[in-house]
Amino acid sequence: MSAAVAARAVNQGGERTRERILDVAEQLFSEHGLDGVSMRQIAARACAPLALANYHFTSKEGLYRAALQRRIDAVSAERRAALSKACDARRGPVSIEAVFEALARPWVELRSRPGGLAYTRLLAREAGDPAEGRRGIIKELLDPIAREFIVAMEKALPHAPRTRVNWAYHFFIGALLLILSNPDRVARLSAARCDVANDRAVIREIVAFFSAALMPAVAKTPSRSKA
Amino acid sequence: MSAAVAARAVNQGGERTRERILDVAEQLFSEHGLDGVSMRQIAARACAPLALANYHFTSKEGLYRAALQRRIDAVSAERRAALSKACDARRGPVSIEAVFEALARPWVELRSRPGGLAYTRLLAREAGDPAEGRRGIIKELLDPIAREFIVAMEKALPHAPRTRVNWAYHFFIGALLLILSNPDRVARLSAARCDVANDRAVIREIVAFFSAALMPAVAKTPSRSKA
DNA sequence: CAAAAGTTTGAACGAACGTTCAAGTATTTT
DNA sequence: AAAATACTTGAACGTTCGTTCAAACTTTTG
Repeated sequence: MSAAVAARAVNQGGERTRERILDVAEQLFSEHGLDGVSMRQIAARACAPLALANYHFTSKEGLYRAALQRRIDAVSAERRAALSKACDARRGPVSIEAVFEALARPWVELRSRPGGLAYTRLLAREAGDPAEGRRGIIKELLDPIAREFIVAMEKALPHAPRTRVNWAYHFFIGALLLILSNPDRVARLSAARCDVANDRAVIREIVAFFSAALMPAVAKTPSRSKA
Repeated sequence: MSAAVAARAVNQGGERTRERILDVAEQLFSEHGLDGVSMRQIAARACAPLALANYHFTSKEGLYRAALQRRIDAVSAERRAALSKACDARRGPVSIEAVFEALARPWVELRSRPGGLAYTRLLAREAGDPAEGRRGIIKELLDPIAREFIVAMEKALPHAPRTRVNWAYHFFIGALLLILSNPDRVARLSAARCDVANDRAVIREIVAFFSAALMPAVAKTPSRSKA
């Protein structure tokens, strides 16, 4: 009884418990996936009755979607801001490093914000799921901004073959997803050589690596026929 | 009854049904993950009684492990053969392209072999799962050969920083995993520009891309002192 | 041919699943 | 203050889950 009163006192309007359920869902879904967690586990960990989760989110998949949607706008806005800054014409030609950094930094740095690590893994898991298309969440939340980045990459590398730029985008996302979703294996295999937990190191390495892969493509391939 | 007799006639010794269960498990686990499929679904699709799956594989996780282990030796042997061929001293210095190709080709080409697509996705899913370490399957099946590849990469790029080579390995695996496990999104975003279903195209692009990223590191640092 | 070992089967176990409902308490609106 | 809305709760719904068991059948072994 006293515990219930105490929990109530923390609440204001009931928005608090809703957020608490989302926090727990984010955490557990990110660790075990949609099918690896039960509504009861989430409710129990959030110290909320089971029925409340269904009241707020209608269904289990509704809760899953809500967890994915909660932080997406903030991150996407950050990425868009970084991207448009990178594409700012007054700064001269678009640099591929800046585009890659705009692509990676918001995700990587999100890890060290409260709850951000779980969210990052949650979205990385969903993006890599073969069944992702059936739910359509990624298509809805991430595909639009993904296209913007591909366009920016093409702008930064006007003479590189479009196909190669497209491949590069997917390679980059794949590399990023693996590091974000399963950093344990990276650490395991490289025995502390790769500091996957270090935001700045991760960003520096991945941006430098993928930029280096695309830079020579401009020099090497004589892309212009008139030359 | 006649259906049961017909099914029985196909069997010889009972090894057939065991393989059939594995086939279905491989397929369904690859699509929906360990927790997304029930033993009943697998048994039903394999036209086998539920209890038989537990008889052969003890538990659900036992079946999952068995599905992962079934083809791993063949693929690993193929990769080792390609790797040792790439490292053959008589062919001159180890080429990074050959190492990357040895890393990618067996996996990519496995897709077009019967049941290979499902197996490829199954293992890609497991390797990218944050809970992978808890089961230890990847650590047992893939980590040893992964280390061999990292060593080979260091041999091919003797003057590149070790850290960068390590990162490159993980970037490569991440890119490969994404393409293998969720090719739908790649196709969706690049609108037929990237032919993810084409084995040769995938291998060519990924090998060229990642080699290009590492080459300038060699070129920049004066590698050949005798030339 | 008998005994043993290996395989197949249907039925059942208890536990956990997602969801729903009616009754309750706060909060907000009129 | 009364009515309406929003939130919270415990209990229960029917279903499905992974696993187990005893009894049948098939194959291998002695």
